[in-house]
Amino acid sequence: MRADARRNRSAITSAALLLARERGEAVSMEDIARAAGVGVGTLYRHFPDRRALLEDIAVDTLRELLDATRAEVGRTPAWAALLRIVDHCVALPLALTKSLITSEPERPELPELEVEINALITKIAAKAQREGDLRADVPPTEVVRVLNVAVCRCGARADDHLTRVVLDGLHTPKN
Amino acid sequence: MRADARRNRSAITSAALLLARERGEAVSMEDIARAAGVGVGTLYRHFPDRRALLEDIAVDTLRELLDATRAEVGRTPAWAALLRIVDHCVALPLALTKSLITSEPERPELPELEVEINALITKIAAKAQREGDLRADVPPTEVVRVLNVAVCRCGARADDHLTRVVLDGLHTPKN
Amino acid sequence: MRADARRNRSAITSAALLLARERGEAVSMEDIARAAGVGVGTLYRHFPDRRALLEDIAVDTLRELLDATRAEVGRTPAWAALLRIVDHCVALPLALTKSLITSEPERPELPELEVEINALITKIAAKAQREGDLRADVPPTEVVRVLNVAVCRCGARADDHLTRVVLDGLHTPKN
Amino acid sequence: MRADARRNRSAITSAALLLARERGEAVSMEDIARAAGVGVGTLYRHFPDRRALLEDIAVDTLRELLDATRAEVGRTPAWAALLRIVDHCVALPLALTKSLITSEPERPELPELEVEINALITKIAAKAQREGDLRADVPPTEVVRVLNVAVCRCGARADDHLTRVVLDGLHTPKN
DNA sequence: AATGAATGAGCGTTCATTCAT
DNA sequence: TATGAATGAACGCTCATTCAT
Repeated sequence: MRADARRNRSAITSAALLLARERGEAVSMEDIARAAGVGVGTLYRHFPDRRALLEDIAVDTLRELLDATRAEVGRTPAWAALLRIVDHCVALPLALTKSLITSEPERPELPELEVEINALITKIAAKAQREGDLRADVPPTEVVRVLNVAVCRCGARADDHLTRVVLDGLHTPKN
Repeated sequence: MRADARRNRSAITSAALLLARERGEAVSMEDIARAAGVGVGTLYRHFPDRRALLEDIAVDTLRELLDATRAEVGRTPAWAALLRIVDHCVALPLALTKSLITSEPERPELPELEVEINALITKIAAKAQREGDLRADVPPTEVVRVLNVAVCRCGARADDHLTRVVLDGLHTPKN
Repeated sequence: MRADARRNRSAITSAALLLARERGEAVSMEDIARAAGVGVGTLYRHFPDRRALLEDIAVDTLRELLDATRAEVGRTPAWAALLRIVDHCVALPLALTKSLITSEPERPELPELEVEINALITKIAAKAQREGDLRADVPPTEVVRVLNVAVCRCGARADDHLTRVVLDGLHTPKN
Repeated sequence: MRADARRNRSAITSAALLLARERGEAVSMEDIARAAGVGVGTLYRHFPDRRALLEDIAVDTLRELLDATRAEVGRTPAWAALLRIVDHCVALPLALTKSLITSEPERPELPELEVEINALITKIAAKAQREGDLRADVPPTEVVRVLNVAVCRCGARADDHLTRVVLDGLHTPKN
């Protein structure tokens, strides 16, 4: 792939990611192209269609989240690791990602990545339980779903009030 | 209003409510008409435009929720009242409602109803705090926001595991 | 025909005539019905379709103009008769009438009435020429066309400035 | 602008001009597109909406008429200049132009051009009066209105019989 | 006979996608 | 290869016409 082609591809991806976060799934191809500083034709050279472009963003998103999550596996305390993961999610268009996964995506990586990420988080959650920071009555697999709820509304941060309250439902306060 | 017109109007409202719950705000008038078993013209006889139809559904939704909420004011224990309200929300397209309120609706009832409902819930939450069932460190006004998070993903029920866990973040266990 | 049916029919015709004069050919059936104080169904009981209603108005209009024109035949001076006919036209939706005649009307009376009216006016014009009030170099058949031009813009009156100027092209001033 | 785009734009304008002359303001975008041999989308690439397209035609029309009128200012005899201007109007969709100007157009050029053209014609008319070819009892500003009447019915030509008769109302025959 | 609710073809417009330049 | 002009299916909406009440 030529240097300019690579530059274009990444300009498109960045623009789409930005706009998807701002305006949700309703972004138009024309707008993405303009924001990326290229013509629409260039979008279609890099991605066969709209869905492919969005799914590509979602894959990138999840890959990055997978990396961030992997980096937290094994760290102590595990509870702090979970909070850092939540913080990491803030910048990601996870609502778009969710919606794509739900509607039978073309790319198999999407559900696969989700599964992998969830498995890691489950593992970290189990560790947090062993360390006494996570309520023992919550199955670790359930923690993932709660995090989803906490994170998928826009702008969740582990240290804002709302998210704190939601997460505290999971937390075992050290007495 | 004629009998058939009333039948059609309710068919339209039901169909729109169903589709709005399934596909979000992206429902087309054509699809609603087909699902209701009427022509598009009939939609426009009953509602001046698309937005009016959706806002009407939202108003109905919130009025029903207001009634349900009013019925719970003063009941004891207040915590149980909150759980019943959440259960009531399951069948309602609150995501649509939220999205309409955010985007400067024509109908002033929409924000008004939201405010009124939130005030009542805040009141019930304060009572739950006095009764020792709700964590004292959460401002009652904040409870509303947590319930929104718990409820606006599809299919929240007070007795499913996820919602339970989220709500338990707010609950003061009787020791 | 029952008395109320006759009343309705004339209410419809009057309303349509009024609206056609105000808003041109773009009147909607709904608006005519509302202005006549009846339901649309009643329009369609009396007239098979929109075109039929408009053509009916046009026929009435031309019949009335024919009567008015007949009343002027033989009066002296013929030039004054022509001016009275022009004045009479002011209240008539002749632009609508013209446009219907042009576009292959269903009702044969329309072109027939036009021909008949034109013949009478031609006759009166010839008389005005013999009386020395109408320029001798204008074929009497041409006078009709000039009157059309003078009359078909809205609000022509024989005594307004513009029409005067136009008509004076036909007039032989008595020296 | 690309060669094909320029070709298309002019095809659209021509087609619209033709159809507007035939069917008046009631032309549909679909029909214009078909007559121009392009898709509807192409119309909307060149003009933001229907009104913009029609007003654009009207502006072009009036600009051309302004040029033609300017070319006649100062020519002698002024009466012949007026006749040439009328002849020029034949090919223009002035009825459409009139109707757009009446209904609060977006483009300010429309009323401006009309005013400018009328001023020039008034000037030429005054000259024709000084030269003794135009009746002295008609205010020059009125001449414009008579020309409008003469010209706005389709196919006015200074040398057809009808227009001749109408204009002769303004003419002072050299004895 | 009268009503007005229902119908659906058609219009103006948008936007994902294709293709000439 | 990149561009953006062209395409046309689909949407929101209107209105002449039909039909249940």
